[in-house]
Parts: sequence; C-alpha cells; structure tokens
Amino acid sequence: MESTPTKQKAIFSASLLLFAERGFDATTMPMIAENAKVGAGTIYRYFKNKESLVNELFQQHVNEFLQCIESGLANERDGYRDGFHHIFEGMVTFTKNHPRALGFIKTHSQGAFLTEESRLAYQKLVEFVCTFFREGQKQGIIRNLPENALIAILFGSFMEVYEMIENDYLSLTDELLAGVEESLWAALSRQS
Amino acid sequence: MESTPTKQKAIFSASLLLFAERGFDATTMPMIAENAKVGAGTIYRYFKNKESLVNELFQQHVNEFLQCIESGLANERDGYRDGFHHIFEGMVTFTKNHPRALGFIKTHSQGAFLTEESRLAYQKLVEFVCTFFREGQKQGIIRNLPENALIAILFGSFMEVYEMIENDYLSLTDELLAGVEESLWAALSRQS
Amino acid sequence: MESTPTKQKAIFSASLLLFAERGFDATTMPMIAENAKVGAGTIYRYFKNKESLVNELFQQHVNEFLQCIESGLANERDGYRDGFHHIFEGMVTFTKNHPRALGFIKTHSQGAFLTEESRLAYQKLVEFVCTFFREGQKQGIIRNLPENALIAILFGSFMEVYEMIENDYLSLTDELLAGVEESLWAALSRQS
Amino acid sequence: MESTPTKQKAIFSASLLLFAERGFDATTMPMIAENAKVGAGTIYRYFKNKESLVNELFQQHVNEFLQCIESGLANERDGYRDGFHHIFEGMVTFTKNHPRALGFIKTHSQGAFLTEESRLAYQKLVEFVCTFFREGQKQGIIRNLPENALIAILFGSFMEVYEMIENDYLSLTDELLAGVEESLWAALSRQS
DNA sequence: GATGAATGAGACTTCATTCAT
DNA sequence: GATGAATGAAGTCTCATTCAT
Repeated sequence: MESTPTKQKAIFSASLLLFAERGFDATTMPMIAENAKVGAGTIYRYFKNKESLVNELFQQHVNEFLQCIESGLANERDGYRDGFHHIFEGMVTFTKNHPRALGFIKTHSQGAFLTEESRLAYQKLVEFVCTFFREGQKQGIIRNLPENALIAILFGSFMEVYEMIENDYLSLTDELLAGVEESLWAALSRQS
Repeated sequence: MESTPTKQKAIFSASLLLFAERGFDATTMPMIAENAKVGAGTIYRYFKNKESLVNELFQQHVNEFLQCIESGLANERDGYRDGFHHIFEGMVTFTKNHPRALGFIKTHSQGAFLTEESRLAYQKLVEFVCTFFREGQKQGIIRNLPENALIAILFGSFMEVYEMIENDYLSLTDELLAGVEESLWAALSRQS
Repeated sequence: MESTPTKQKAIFSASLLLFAERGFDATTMPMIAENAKVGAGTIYRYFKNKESLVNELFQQHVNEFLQCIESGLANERDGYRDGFHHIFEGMVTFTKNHPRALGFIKTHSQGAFLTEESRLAYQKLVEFVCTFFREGQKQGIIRNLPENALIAILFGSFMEVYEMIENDYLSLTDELLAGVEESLWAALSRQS
Repeated sequence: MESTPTKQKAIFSASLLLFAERGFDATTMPMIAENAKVGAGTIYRYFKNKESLVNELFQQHVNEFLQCIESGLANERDGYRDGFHHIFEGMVTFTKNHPRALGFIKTHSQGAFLTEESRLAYQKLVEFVCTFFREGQKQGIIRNLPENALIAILFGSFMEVYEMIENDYLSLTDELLAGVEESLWAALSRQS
C-alpha cells in the first residue's frame, strides 16, 4: 500500500530537520542515519549521494510550496485582494503541514550544490508569484516596483517571520498571521 | 599608527567575500590564504582558528551595521517618519560601504559556530531597532505587531532585496531604494 | 542425477567471466549475482564467502588444466617431441573448452586471497610439467636450464599469447598454434 | 639540489612494492602511507588521487623500461643477433635497477584504472620491439609469426622468469641469464 | 531454498591546524 | 614574523555479508 518505503521517509524527515537546523555542509551522513534510525549505508539505497538527497528534498518541498500557493489561488476569488489572501493562506498552510521546510528552502536556495533542475523548480515558484504581481500592477493595485523587489519583500518577510516562529521568538496565532498579512499587503499594494 | 596590520585586513577582506559567496563550511583556510595572498599559517597569527575568524568577522560587521543605523538616527530628525528614513539610509550606507557584508551576516546569523558574544552583538542590533519600533507604537504610528515580527519584516525584506542586487537580479538605483523604503514604511506603519 | 545445482553453475560461470575481466577486487558480489541471474544472498548458500568462491573457482580450473595436460600425455606417444605436442595440445584444448579460464588463472595465481590448497593445486600443475622436463633433460633433449625457468618460459609465453587472442590482438588459427608450438619447442629443447 | 622531494620518492617506492605485491585494488592508501613513513594526507600533496599515483608510477617505469631497451640498441652493434643481445641486456639492466618494477608493470598493464596516456606509453614500448622484430623478419632471421605473438613470447617469458627470481624460485646468475637469452633467441629466430 | 533490503566496517579523500625553517 | 609542507581526524561512500520474509 505504501508507495514510498518507510526508511526513505525516515531519511527524508531526518534530513529536512538537520539541513534546516545546521545547513547542508554541517550535516553529516552519519548524523542523518542516526536520526533516521537507519544504517549509514541504507541512505545510499535510496539516494545516489548527499547532493542527490538534498536536491530531491529541495525540489519536493519547493514543488509542494508552489502547489499550496496555486491551489490557494485556484479557489474562486473575490477580487485581487482576496487572491492575495489565498496566496498568503497557501503559504501558511505549507508551513503548517511541513514544519522546518520553509527554513530549509530559505537557507538552501542559493546553495552551490543545487542542480539546474532544483533551480528551475525554485524559479517556477518565483515566476508564479511574479505573474500574480504583474496582473496586479496592470490593474493599478500593486506598487510599481520591479517584480524581483516585490518577491524579495514578500518572501523575505514571510520566511523571516516564519523562522522566528520556529525558533520560538514569535508564537503562531491567527492574530499574528492576520497582522502580518495586512502588513505585507500594505507593503505590496499601492496606497489609496 | 596603523593599529590593524595589513595582513590581518587582507585576511578579513578575503574571508568576507568567500564566506558570503560560499558559506562558512565550504570555505577552506587555504582558499582564504590564497585570496588574501598570505601563507596558510599566517592566518593563525591573527586568529585563533577558523571559528574565531568567522566570529570576529561577524561581530565587526554587525557592530558596524548597528553604528550605521545609530549614526543615521543620531542626526537631528524631523518626526518619526524621518527617523525611519535615517535608519533606512543607515542600512543603505552600510551595504554601500561594505559590499557583501550584509549577505554574509544574513547567511551566517544562524550558524552553529557563532559564539554567545556574536549572538549578543546581533541581538543588540535587533534590540536597537526594536526600541525604535516601540517608540513608534507608543505614538500610534507603528503597527501593533510583536516587535520581532516587525524586525523580521524589515530585515527579511531588506536583506532579500539586497541579495537580489548583489546577484544582479535587481539594479541599485535611487528610485529602487526610495520605492523599497516607501513599501517597508507602509508595511510597518499604521495606515491612516 | 545432476550433482551440481544449476544456480551454483551459473554463479561459477558468471564469476569466472567477471574475475577474468576485472579481477578479484574489482568484482563485487552483487555484480556476480546479477550476471548469474541470482539473488545476492543465494551465492552464500553455495559458497562460504567471496574468498571461498574464488578459491574453488581457481582450484577447479587449475585442476582441469592439469587434467587436460595429463590426458594429453596419457595417449600413446611417439617420442619425447610428440609428448610435448600432446602437452601443448592439452593446453590448447583447455583454453578452447574454458574460455577466459586461463586469463583468470594467470591474473589470480599470485593473489593474497589464495589458500594453501589453491597454491598446492597450482604447484601440482607446475610439478607435473617439471617432471616431464626433467625426463627430457635426462634424455639430453631439453635445455639445461632450471626447471622453474623452463616452466616460466612455457607458461609465461603461452598465457601471454592466449591473452592476446582473448583480447583480439591475435586471431586463433591452426597456423598460429603450430607456429607458437614450434617456437616454444625451440625455446625449451636443445638445439641439434 | 634534489629536484624530486624526498617524501614523493618514498611514496613512489612504497607504492611500487605494494602494488607489485598485492595489486592496485588490494593496496590501500594508509598502507602506502605507513610504508612510506608519511601521513596519509601527504600522499595527496604529490598525487591527485590513487589512480593518478598508479598511472604516474606505471608511466615512469614503462618509459624507463623502454629507455633501457633503446639505449641498449643504440650501442654499436655487430649484426642482428647482437642487437637482440643488447635488447635483452637492456631488459636485464632495468630489472636490476628497478626491483619489482617489472612485476608491477606485468600485473597492471591491463588495469581498468590506466589512463589513455599510460596505455600509449605501454604501446610505445611494444611498438619499439615490434619494429625490431619486423626488421629481423625482413632479413629472414626472425620467425614468421605475427608480431604480437613474438612480443607475447618475449615479454611473457621474460616477465615470468623475472617474477620467479623476485620470489626466490630462481636465483639470478649470469649463467641463468645467458641460458634464458639463448632460449628466447631460439624461440624467436628461424632455425637454420 | 531463494531473495534482496539493510547494515557497518573500512576505503578514499579533504582540510583545519601545527611547526620546522 | 611569515611560510607552506606535513599531518590525521573526520567526512563521504562502497560493498561483503546477514537475515527476515
């Protein structure tokens, strides 16, 4: 019934936590093996090598992040602001379903070990949000900043807030989320 | 007269660039030595070891970042919004005077190799801006979000924008800076 | 009726080819399993371990090589030169019946993994030919060189020629074989 | 004065002995380091990796073997048979100056780790002797066998004899050498 | 009997650090 | 003070072998 072997999942989970916590280079394969409660050699049955592991992990989570955002937007929406709300909600959903994953993505998205495929996956994610912004700019709703600046503001803020939550510098409440969403909307939208 | 020997400076500069570009773990001491045009052993005359080097580098730049912000605020100011402008300008000044330094700070601020002292230096920087925010909240100018959320939004956005610039995804113009400042002010301030 | 199970034979054949081609150390047990179309664990039903496998393989083929030579000589013979012809023919027969086997023997006869028993089997082979040479020396037909030198010349040449054939640097023809036999006879026999 | 560092020489010597004795795969880098009385890491200051080491070792000795043969032939010679004598003498000289080297060459000349350059060096050696044989065939002195067969007989015999000497199955005397030379000449030359 | 997923010992290799020059 | 050759601890990865199915 299980399509993905149990051990592979354990390796994936352990990797995510360790990479997010310590970074790719500072995480050793024996560390991963121990945390996944698996022999060191077992990792290599499921992943060609350490780089392969980090790339698969990265792509899977970036893709799922994108899915969360997309499926948020796919819902019927009530105006552009509501579309933004869905995107924001998608981002929140992702962070809730995949603890530490956003921290992992953030600290590894510039890594030299990323393959072209991984970079493309990330690029696709960025592109999707850019498209949404372009539409808003056409409608005169979104600020007239370069798309990359808008992305940097949205993702930079969100990821940093998220990291504060994971590190217990902030506690995750609906109130906080609503406040951050409002703040980011103000950052991105033209002020009336 | 020269308090800091020439070689030490060379090591510092080379380290900054390499750490910013490749990260702490992926940067080797021989690499630093070569880029600093210094023998590998010479580094150990000036720094106890690699961790010591990265910590001194981190602290120095965090402190200088703080100085830039503080000295921005120290100027006579014309209302709270103008104070924010000075802080923003201080941040910009820092990035201009210390290329790659903000990238280095961003990617190393969670490193396991950071000493308590380094963490405190970073904390002090955060604290300073928090104080500024608290004041603004008292005056009803700044949003009623947790201070850490405000910091996350300000620093997260700024660092990400800055990284885009360094990686040539954005070009540094006064217009861009003005736009980003305006956006961040909107994110942080209560909307009238 | 079948005394040797089919799978064991498959393992033997696959091992021979791989050991001959890549050598003992560069051949992995999974490789053997795959080529023998057998599970990796199955090999251990028939052989205690990798060393055991290579030793049994070595002994079997050395013994069979010896048999080919012996049975060549066993035929009624027409003088000493004709005896040599039978020996040579036996060697040729062996190489024809057991492709790659001589290459395997040649490249593994000095291996550190060989047991005393394997070395003795090889020694027995050498001894048999030595005895034949001693007889020839008594009759004044074979050169007055140390037996080991005679063996080295005969086996060294033959194995090297054989390897050239297997690697397609030489093509196996009756003419070639006749020529080589004549050459080796000249090398070993006293010139009239 | 010393152009090649002492340690590199020690590594070379230790490698040669170990590779000759146990083969490439069965020889570990720590083994080499220990025998060379050098730290394991030191080997990598002089050789890129294990394959690089074995290839440099192989090429150097093959080239020197060729030089010995060539410089033997370069001497003024008194007829074709005398030329063969010089070649044989060159081979003997090489084995005397480079103990174990011929055994190393013999057991590694088919290795999968050899680079194209190494194969070419070996090919050049073979080619040189082939040319000598071709000349002899034109003069009707050398047997009408394929060149590769002649090479196989000469090298195969010589290397095997040599290995017997190194393993103390034969003792190296002028008498033995004279006898082997005479035997090999008989193997290669047309009988009058 | 047969299998192949799992293991961990041990191989190759890198690199922070030392120290003789 | 400055150097860089030398080191060995530690990391990545392979593969002979076992054992639950």
